[in-house]
Order: sequence, then C-alpha cells, then structure tokens
Amino acid sequence: MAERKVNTTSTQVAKLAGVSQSAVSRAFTPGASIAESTRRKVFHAARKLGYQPNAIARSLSTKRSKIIGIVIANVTTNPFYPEVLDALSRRFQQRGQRVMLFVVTRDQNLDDILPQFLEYRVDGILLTAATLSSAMAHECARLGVPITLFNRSVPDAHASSFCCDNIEGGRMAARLLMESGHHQVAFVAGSNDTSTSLERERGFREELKKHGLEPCIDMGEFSYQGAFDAARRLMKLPKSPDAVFCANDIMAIGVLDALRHAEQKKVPEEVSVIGFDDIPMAAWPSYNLTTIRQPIERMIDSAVNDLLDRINQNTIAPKQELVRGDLVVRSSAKLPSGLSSGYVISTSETRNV
Amino acid sequence: MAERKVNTTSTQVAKLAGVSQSAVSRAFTPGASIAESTRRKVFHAARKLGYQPNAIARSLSTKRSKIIGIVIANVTTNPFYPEVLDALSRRFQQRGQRVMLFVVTRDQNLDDILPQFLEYRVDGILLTAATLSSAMAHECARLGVPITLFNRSVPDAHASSFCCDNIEGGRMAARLLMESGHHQVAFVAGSNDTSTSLERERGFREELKKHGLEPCIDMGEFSYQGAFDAARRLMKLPKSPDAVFCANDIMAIGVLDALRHAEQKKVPEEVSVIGFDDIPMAAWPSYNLTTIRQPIERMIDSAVNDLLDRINQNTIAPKQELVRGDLVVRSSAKLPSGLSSGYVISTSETRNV
DNA sequence: CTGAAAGCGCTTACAG
DNA sequence: CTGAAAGCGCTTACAG
Repeated sequence: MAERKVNTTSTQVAKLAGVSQSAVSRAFTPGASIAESTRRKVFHAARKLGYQPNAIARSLSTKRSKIIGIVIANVTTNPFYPEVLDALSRRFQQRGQRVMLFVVTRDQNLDDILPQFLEYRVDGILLTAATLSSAMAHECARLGVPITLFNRSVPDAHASSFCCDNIEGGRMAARLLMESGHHQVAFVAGSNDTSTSLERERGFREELKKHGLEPCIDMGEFSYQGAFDAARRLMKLPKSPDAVFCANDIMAIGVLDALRHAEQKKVPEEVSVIGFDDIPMAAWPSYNLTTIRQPIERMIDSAVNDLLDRINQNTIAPKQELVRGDLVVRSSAKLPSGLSSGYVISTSETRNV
Repeated sequence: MAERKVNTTSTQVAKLAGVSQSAVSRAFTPGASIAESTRRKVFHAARKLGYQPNAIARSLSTKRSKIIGIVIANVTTNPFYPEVLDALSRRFQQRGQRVMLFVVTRDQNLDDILPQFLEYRVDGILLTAATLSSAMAHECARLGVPITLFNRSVPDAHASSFCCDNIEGGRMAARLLMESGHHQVAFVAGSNDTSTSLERERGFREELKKHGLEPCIDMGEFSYQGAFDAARRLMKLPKSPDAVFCANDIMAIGVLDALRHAEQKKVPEEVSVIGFDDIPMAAWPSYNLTTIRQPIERMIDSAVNDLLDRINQNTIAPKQELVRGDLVVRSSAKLPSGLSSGYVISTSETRNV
C-alpha cells in the first residue's frame, strides 16, 4: 500500500503565520471570534502552503459529516431517475452537503447498504425508488439519522416520505379514458411490490369501477422491454384493449412501440396509451405521450428541506407529503370532445396525510 | 443545531467484552493478529451494543478515506451517462470503495468542485464528461490524489484517460456512408470544446477527404432538441445532405425525429443517419439507429482498475488508453451492398497511446 | 480576541 | 496474541 502524501495541517500554517493552531481553525470557521488581522495572516500562510482544512478531522470532532447518503435504483432503465438524482444532488450541493451515492438494483436489499452509510456517519439518508425495512428504519432512528423516502410511501413512521398522489393520478387517467369513450381498458403494472405501481393501479381501478369496468392487468417490470412484451400479450387477448394505462412513461413508450411496430395498431385511433411521470421523451414527436406529470422540482424541494430540517432539529417529526400530479394531454390518447392536445390540466397542490 | 445521538464506541465495546480497546479495533480489522476467542467475545459485545466502527475516525487515522470522488455531467440530457454512472458506482462498490458524487453542468468549472473532494481526502477522482484544468491536475498530483478521465482525452500527463477511439469511430461512419454512395454529408457536432465531438469530427472529415468530400457542419449542443433544430437548418440548405453523422446517439435521435416529423423525410431512403454510443434507445424499433458502439463495460473496467491501482501504488504512471468502438449496423443508414442490418462490425481492441 | 489543552474514535508501532 | 499509549487533524469549552 502506497503512502499517501502528507497534506499541510493547521499546525504548520499556525507556525508560519505565527499564531496558535486554534487561531487557524477559527480563521476557517465562519462566525468564529477572530480578529480580521489574524485571519488575514492565517489566510496568507494557508495560501502559501496550499492548506485546506481536513473535513474528515472536522467531522470527527464536530460529529457532523455534512454528507447525505443517497440510494437510487433504476437509473439506467427509467429516465425519470436520472432527473431525480440530478435535481437532488444539485440541491444538496447548494446547501453545502456532500452526497455519498449508492446505485442499487430494484431487488437489492438495503439492509446491506445502509450500514455502509452509517459507518461514515452520514447526517441523513435519502432513498429513492427503494424501500426500507422497518428494522433498518428503527436502527437509523436509534442512531438519530433521519431518513426520507422519495417516490415510495413510507412503511414506518420513523421516516418522511414525498410522493406524487398516485391514487389520484390513476383516477385522472381513468377519467380521461372514460370521457373519451373507451370500453376495454388495460393496466400495465410495474411490479407488485412497489407502492407507486400499486397505488396507480388502485386509483385507476376505483374510478373505472364507477363506470362498471374492470381493467385487465399485465406486468411490465417497469421497463421498456417488459412493457413492450406485455403489450403484445394484451393484443392477443380475445377482447383486446382499446386503451392502456401504464404505471410509468418508459413502459408507455414500450407499449407505444409495440403497438405501432409489432402489432400494426394506430395510436390513438385504435388504442389509447397513457403514461405517468412526464419524462422529457414523452414530449418527443415520435411519442407525444399523454401522461400524468410528477412535479419533480417541487417534490424534491420539499424532500430536501425536510431532511435538512430534521438534521438540524431532531425534534421535528417525520412527515408524509403527497403532491398532486398534472394531466398532460398530448396525442397518444383519444380526446374527449372539448379537450384539445397540448392542454395541461393542473390540479397541483400539496397535502399532508 | 441538534445534538447528534452518540454512537457506541470501541471503548464501550471493550469494557463490555473485558478486553482492551485495541483488541476491539483488531477484531474489526481483517488480517490483524487476534485470537479467535477474543474476536468472538468482541463481536458478541459489539452486537449487543449495536456497535459499528466509525469510518471517519478510521480514515483520519489511516489517511485513507476509501472514498472515490466522481464528477459527472449530462446525466439528464444523455442516457449514455446514467449508464456510465451506474457501471462506475457498481464497480467501486464491489471493490469496497464509497462514491462521493458531484453532478455538474457541462459549462461548470471544476476548479470549484475538486477542492470539495480534496477536503474530504478522497483516495482518487474520476471525471466523466468533464474536463480538467491543468492547475487542478497539478494540485491533485501534488497531494498525491490520482485522477482518471473517462471519455475525455487528457489535457495533462498527470491524469489517466480512458476513451473510445473517436477518430477511428468517425472514420468508420464516413466509410459506411461512402460505401453506400452518399454525396452530400453533414456532421452534427456536440460542442467545440469537447474532445469527443472534435475527434469524431476529425476522423469523419479525414476519411471523407479521401473521397473528395467535405461535410457541412452544424451544432447540436449534445442534446436532442439542439440536434432537432440543427437538422431543420441543414434541410433548408440549398444542397441539403443525404446523410448526417451525429456526435452522439441522443442527437442522432433528435435528427431522426426532425427528419421524419418536421421535414417529412424518409430515413434512410432520403437521408441516412448515424449516431455514436449505442445507448439502449438506439435499438428501439422507432429508431433502429446505425451507430458506433462504445464498449462501456470494458472501458469502465480499465478505468476503475487503473484508478484503484494507482491509489495503491503511487509509483504507477498515469496511462492513456483508447478502445476501438464497434459499428452496429441497423436501419437508419442506407446499406452498402453485401451488408445486412443487424450486423455488428467488431474491431474492438485496446491500444495504449 | 487568543492560546493551551482536552477530546472526537479510531490504528498501529512498541514492548511484553 | 495483547495492552498501554501516541498520534491522525481538527473543534471548542475554558481561562485569560
């Protein structure tokens, strides 16, 4: 193992500046009581020696690492998550926090991952597209490390959670399809152990029931290819659907491609397709997807604020927040009369539950 | 500021186990000399107290953080980078390293970012889709922190770099277009300060020159929308191109959409389109993009190995490695006779330069 | 405002 | 194999 070159320390800077080591520390601590003149001396010496405070040592001493642990899944399969990761890490960066990242697969157990964060004494943990065992939730609570879930509902009162109102989103999709006169509808689920897919299905089902309909369900594994295959199966059914609602956009796109390129169906004339998320691709002319938009920026702002607040004040209770999505009407689904493409039905509001 | 709850320390475990604090430390250090029986005693006590070693303290003491700093740009605009990030972080995780992530915009100056890594005494730095000032390269060299660039050629001998052979890739694209008889070709560049775009253009140009052709150039800003707009401009030219080579796939897809949906052009009958990267979307039936595949996995393996090796042995010199891409023949470009779609022309090999 | 000193929680020569 | 002790590089009460 190679020796790491030795960095300049505060003691060396102190010597050169002719002050105490504490003075050097104070010079680099915003708000510390130190004379402007000594601060200048310190900075001058520091600059000369190429000194930079050691954040590891600071963390040990302050018991604050200024590191947030982020767990994310599906980064390569669903363009929604790169958006989330990008927004999240920017926010944390702006707020002076570092990000320690773990990329996981959907089935990976977090019970092996979170301890790696705890080892580094992260100040807080943000999980996205990942679920938390209640054992781990308790462990983090015991250690005083706040956890926030993004886009997953909470299994446990020890964590905060920020989600789109998936049930209402499912209802919105169903209402649109009913208003434009569909009779045979299908739902392409993501997976049956994920709150997003389950809740979207539930809202969809509930609203259809009011019209005496029941969707047929197939599974798209939250991926383009999974949904592509699901669409082909659906079209082989004796009563093939005239509308398909998908648990997310990337699956809706898979369905669209299958319908057009493998099944020779016209969208939306023969089959309507609705997605969920409003990823950038949904607006591309090849897809023009009607979808439920998740207000990412707003959700992320809330999630980041909540986590940072709970880090700074451990008396704040975790909160569960639901944000309404917006129906974005494009041209992959037949329109009810009176509605035109390009229209966004904005019902966005935030609720606490 | 809230008090962070106190974690169990090795001293407390030592007391409960009836051994010295050093023994506790040794119990958790693989390879340390300790009797199996005392290790068991320690583990038992540790389990009882919910003890987990403090990696921050360990880092301070060993002068190794086991953290790799990763900088990445374009995560939301180019699906290639989520792939890279996913592969990179998995590799590092497997090798027992943590990842500290910075997401930047393409124009953001790294000179403000890297010091934040150095503050935390990261063991090494990996930059992707980002360039390094030679001042920072020197600073890292001075501190003994190895840097590796991924997908950017190196500005400085202090860093390693792992790239696809972009020049050869550009040549391959040109050869295919020449063999299938195109006469008026265009190149949609990414940006003029990025080695990938510049090199792909250069290879493309060189090969065309042999046939007495010169491409007309437009700028796509490395984005779908930028390339979409560029395609529209190109088609308005007096001599509009019958083939477009793009500096990456996401731009090729933008061009494809513009040609079909805004310009009513048939691809490849009227215009051929070639991309670079082979992102998953390139294989979707809506696009079926002919492209130069970057062998990500292989490039990442080399990059990660190189960085880890240089961390462990600071006598190893940085290296510059070039990996050949493969031409993936699909149906967005006219085929020379004798070649059929679905064919991959694999010339992959690795070279040191 | 300033310095000396204790302490954060580990690792690791050193002596046994 | 084991323990006592020094040391990693900071922060921060404490006394002045």
